Amino acid sequence: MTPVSDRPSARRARITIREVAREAGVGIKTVSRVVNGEPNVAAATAGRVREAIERLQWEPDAHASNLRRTHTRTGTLGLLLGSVDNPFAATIHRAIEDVAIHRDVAVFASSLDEDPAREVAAVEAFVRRKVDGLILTCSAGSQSYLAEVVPPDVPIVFIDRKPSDFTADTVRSDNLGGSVLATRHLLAQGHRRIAGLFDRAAIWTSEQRREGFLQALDEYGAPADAVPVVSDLTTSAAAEAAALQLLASPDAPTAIFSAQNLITIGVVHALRKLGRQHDVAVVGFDDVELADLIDPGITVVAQRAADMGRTAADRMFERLDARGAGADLPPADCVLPVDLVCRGSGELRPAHSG
Amino acid sequence: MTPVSDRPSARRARITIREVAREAGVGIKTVSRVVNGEPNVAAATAGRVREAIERLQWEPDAHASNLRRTHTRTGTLGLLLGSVDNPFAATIHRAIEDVAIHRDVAVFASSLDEDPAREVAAVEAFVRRKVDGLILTCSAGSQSYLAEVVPPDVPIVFIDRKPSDFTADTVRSDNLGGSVLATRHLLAQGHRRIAGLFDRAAIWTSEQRREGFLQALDEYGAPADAVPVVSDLTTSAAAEAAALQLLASPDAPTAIFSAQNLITIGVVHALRKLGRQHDVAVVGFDDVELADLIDPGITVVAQRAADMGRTAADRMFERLDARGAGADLPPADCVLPVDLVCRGSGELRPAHSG
DNA sequence: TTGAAAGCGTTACCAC
DNA sequence: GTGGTAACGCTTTCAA
Repeated sequence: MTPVSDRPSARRARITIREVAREAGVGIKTVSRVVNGEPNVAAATAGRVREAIERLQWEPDAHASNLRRTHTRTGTLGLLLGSVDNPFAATIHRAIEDVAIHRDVAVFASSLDEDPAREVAAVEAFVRRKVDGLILTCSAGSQSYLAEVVPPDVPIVFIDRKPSDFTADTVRSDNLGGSVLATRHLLAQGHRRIAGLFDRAAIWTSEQRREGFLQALDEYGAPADAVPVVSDLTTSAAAEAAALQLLASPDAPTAIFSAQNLITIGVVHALRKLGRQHDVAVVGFDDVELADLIDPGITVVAQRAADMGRTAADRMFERLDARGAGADLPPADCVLPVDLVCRGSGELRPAHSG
Repeated sequence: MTPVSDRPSARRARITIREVAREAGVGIKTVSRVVNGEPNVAAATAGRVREAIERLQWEPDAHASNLRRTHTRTGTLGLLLGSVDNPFAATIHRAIEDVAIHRDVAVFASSLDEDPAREVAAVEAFVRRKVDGLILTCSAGSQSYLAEVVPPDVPIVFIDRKPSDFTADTVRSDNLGGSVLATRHLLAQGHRRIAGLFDRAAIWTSEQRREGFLQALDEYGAPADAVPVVSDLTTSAAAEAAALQLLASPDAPTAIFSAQNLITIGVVHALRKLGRQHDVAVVGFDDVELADLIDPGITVVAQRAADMGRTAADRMFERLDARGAGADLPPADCVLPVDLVCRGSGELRPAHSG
């Protein structure tokens, strides 16, 4: 780092409600009444207080307020995601932020990298910071720890994945239905030897997608031994290697269902390396950036990520509002539809069909 | 939302230091000493206190602690970005989080959408929440407001863009040099009619890139009227339209320098629509997802986004640590190199070179 | 080595 | 209408 010059003009120092009260010539409580919009303050008095506040550039200390106040919130939400730099998660993040900002609520975000230990640590860190609520994409493993770590008045909304050993609001895509859709689409093109590439089996969505895949194949009575299934593909490099191996075998698949973002990218890389991208059909789960610029375009089952974020945030505030009114809502399970987006790769027919 | 079942087992209620003290049979202050690792506590006493804490599952209230403590931090950072779902910003976000987590610091993130009013509002919201520091990608407009809005003891580190009317640490890419590099690369392929497509001129990086572009052209003595420059392209759709128009003109450019992510995507769409992607060279600023899977691969000047985030976070903590030690660092300007990544589109030669 | 009391900046309660 | 005074959960000061 290269030094450049001196610090800018000095910035504002700290100032309390007491000084504002003195400046306005009123009691401390009257200032409090004015800033909180409480009744029983003469208009003239309120005016003087507001002037004093303006003059002194005072802003109430939220932390001190919340100390005494019980039913007041900190105006913060904790968001736990696979990783903030995953495009799917980032879209969810943005949608949640857009809902939260209308409520003057700030959002903490934390990346979990599918690590259960990190999940617990992140939840604890947010609870320590007194977030009003938690929205979380849980990693593999049990969520039973939440019962002892999260105070009963802090709502939890799960997003993208259903929790284990814990019941709460959940907002997620129709992973099973989407996978059935994708697989049927390949079957409808005449494919029978379809390979399925999946993420870690312990991840809820991964399991759902695998189930949908097998279910659709079963519908068509596709022979089970003609259906290579590879699981635990956690990187696009691993997916690429798996695809290369599958395609090198004597009874190579004529189509591939890649059940996740990174896996799809690995598969496309593999096909390209072999020059077979116009030869082997691909349908991916999760949309892929610039999928329409690739040749052939990649056919995917796209999730409504922004909808998911918005819905989860709405639900969070609904619940928070309900509690404010003394009510309590029953946990809900919201399943969002997915969309089959045909771009070419999924419409390729088997080379030697018959 | 569909109701599913009852609430999970009741979660932990609130518990204070006083109850821990009673449980351990010690004074309140002794508990405080133990949790803060202060000296002068008998090992046996400390043991009993720790047991009581464990038994009661007590966690100190950070907000209450910080009320009395003056030099202690809240353990939070405010991060202001163009948008959390922009891949470049998301990479920065993740890198910052990775540094912060080692310090037990949580990160608030906020999207600005290039809106100066939103920038001010977001900074104020974070200051109100008593963040320890602010890392920000400023939008167009002046940053002079920071002097009156941010307390003098809250460090500010600018990332990606240099601020206006304000001096503080800055971490950014060599936008000018990178643009010179990109443009020279096109010139070296024999191109002379090179179009430059840019974002809003008021954005610092955009201006820098434009300057680099023109500077490189000037070096080669390229005729100024042969250099169409389009600015204020804020969406990929706008960039696509601009490219289509340029390419339809009688003296269409043989190469395009697209000075930003979304602009590059728009340009590639336009070329594809015209079927001229193997005909017109393109070099983009900012890397593009899957740029290697497109045909031809997109040549770009890539920024080291993760490095930027890490460097900014490191600098923030350096400054925070220095202040803790009573020292003060001079503001620094850190410029990170960029990398020309050749993938094909930038190596195309002009169709009728002469 | 320990703890009682004062204080941090605000809101709640209750008298004026 | 208004303003003391206690209280929030913790740290700091200081006396024991």
